[in-house]
Amino acid sequence: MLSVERKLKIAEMVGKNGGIRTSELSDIFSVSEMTVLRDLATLEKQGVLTRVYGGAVSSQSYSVETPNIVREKIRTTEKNKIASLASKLIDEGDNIFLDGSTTTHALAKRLYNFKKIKVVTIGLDILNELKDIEGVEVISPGGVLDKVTMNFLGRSTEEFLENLNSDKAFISTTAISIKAGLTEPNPQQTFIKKIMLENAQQKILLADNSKYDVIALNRICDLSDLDVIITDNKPDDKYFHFFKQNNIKVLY
Amino acid sequence: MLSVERKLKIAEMVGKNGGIRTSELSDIFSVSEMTVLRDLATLEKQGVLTRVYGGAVSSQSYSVETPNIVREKIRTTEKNKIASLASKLIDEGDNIFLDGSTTTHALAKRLYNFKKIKVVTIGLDILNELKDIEGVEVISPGGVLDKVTMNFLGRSTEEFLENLNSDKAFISTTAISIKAGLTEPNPQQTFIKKIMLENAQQKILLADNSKYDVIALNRICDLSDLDVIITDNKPDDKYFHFFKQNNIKVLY
DNA sequence: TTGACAATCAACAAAATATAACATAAACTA
DNA sequence: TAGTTTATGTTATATTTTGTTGATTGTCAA
Repeated sequence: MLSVERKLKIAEMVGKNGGIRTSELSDIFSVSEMTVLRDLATLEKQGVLTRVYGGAVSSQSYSVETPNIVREKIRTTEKNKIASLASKLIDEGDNIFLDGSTTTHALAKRLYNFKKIKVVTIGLDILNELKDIEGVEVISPGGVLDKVTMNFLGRSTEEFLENLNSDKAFISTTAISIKAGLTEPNPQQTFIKKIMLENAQQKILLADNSKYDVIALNRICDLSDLDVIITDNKPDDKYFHFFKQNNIKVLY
Repeated sequence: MLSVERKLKIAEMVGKNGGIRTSELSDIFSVSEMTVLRDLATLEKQGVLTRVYGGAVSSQSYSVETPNIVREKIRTTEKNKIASLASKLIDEGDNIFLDGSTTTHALAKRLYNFKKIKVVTIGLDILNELKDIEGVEVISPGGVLDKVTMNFLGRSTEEFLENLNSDKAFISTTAISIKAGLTEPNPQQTFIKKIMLENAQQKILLADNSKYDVIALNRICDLSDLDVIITDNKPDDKYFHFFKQNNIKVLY
């Protein structure tokens, strides 16, 4: 990627998210932090953004809020770590499924450096994240908007997805258990995740450690059906061994 | 390959990609980097692209044009007047179609006082407008997001709409003429509007006075197919009489 | 307030890219 | 055919960008 392109994208990201960490940018664009710092300095001189300790915020939001609150905003979370690892699995030219969750939303934020990928997602927030990213073709299955999760759900959503195939499906879940597999409280969400997984070459689960040893009502699939699991920390031994046995790649 | 041919292709690639590296071009065309640099210098002189360290970017991507945001800001008073009139046609319990335009967006902003209506729309901006309105059930046909208009378009969008019926369709257009009827420059938009009109009990056109006596390539329908036309001012006599004759209600 | 930690900065080194000057080869012209 | 033009490649040098290191500074929690 050209350095001007990178700067442009940084400016876009800051404008959209309000603020971002230096470390995150370094990770997303695979350049050293020093380079990011230099980029930010240039952009600040141009008045595009305001630098703060740890990263940068958009010039507008800074004038209203105190620096402390802003810092809070840009703090990295487990989700960002998972999103970072997940983004490294995506190749140029890929066709990917994203279900609608805060974790996949974090992943969507890391798609700025791609030139040509297709993303199919049921999350309205994710659609909004992707709508201005040039290199991403955005496809929505549509459906009825669930105002609680801001996901499109329903029979027509499922039908749409049944007719699509993708290289990779990035799915999150609320409950993981060796016995019960992946489970979900909401049946409609379950259907969607199920279809996405079935129609993807590579089935990738995004789940932080709070999800282990929990069981919900509706079954999505067995753990052994997955190809990759991305977590924030090394999972419990029993899970780790199970994953190894079933030839599931674990990233953390 | 001829050198002019190569330059043409480089210009194309830059326009399509937004930007490209010198090294990449050298690789693609199997010429030395020096030759690429000379090509880029020529193309820059012609104003086709802008050279940057490491390659070149399209001259356009450097300019800060955002068509949708600009369009949003012109003729706002007319649009608001039309939206206000249109909102009075909606009844509690209705099921309505909204196409994706700045005028229908203005209408969407006026749906806060409804308790129970269903809205089907292809406009992402409209979806965002409606997502927090409690009394509105939001349905999206989905499809491929057109980043210029921020509308969902494509075959699947059409199929979705073909299977739906609504009480009222609110459609805008770029061109109105007695002879040519409603016309549109974009064929995909045309299909969508056509289907929305066909599947609605009441066909309502939203169009400010700038649209009259204009003809575009793709025909949506005849003027006589419409039930209601909402404008910002009383239309020209010839239109006014035509509407009366064809029993079309005119609001302004 | 201070110590621990992370982020920044400054200075330098390394890598990538651009430029200029010259050499070569092909295409064109008289 | 010889001479001229044009496009391209090569090399050496200059410039820009990026990475690395260690010193410095900012932040937070004890």
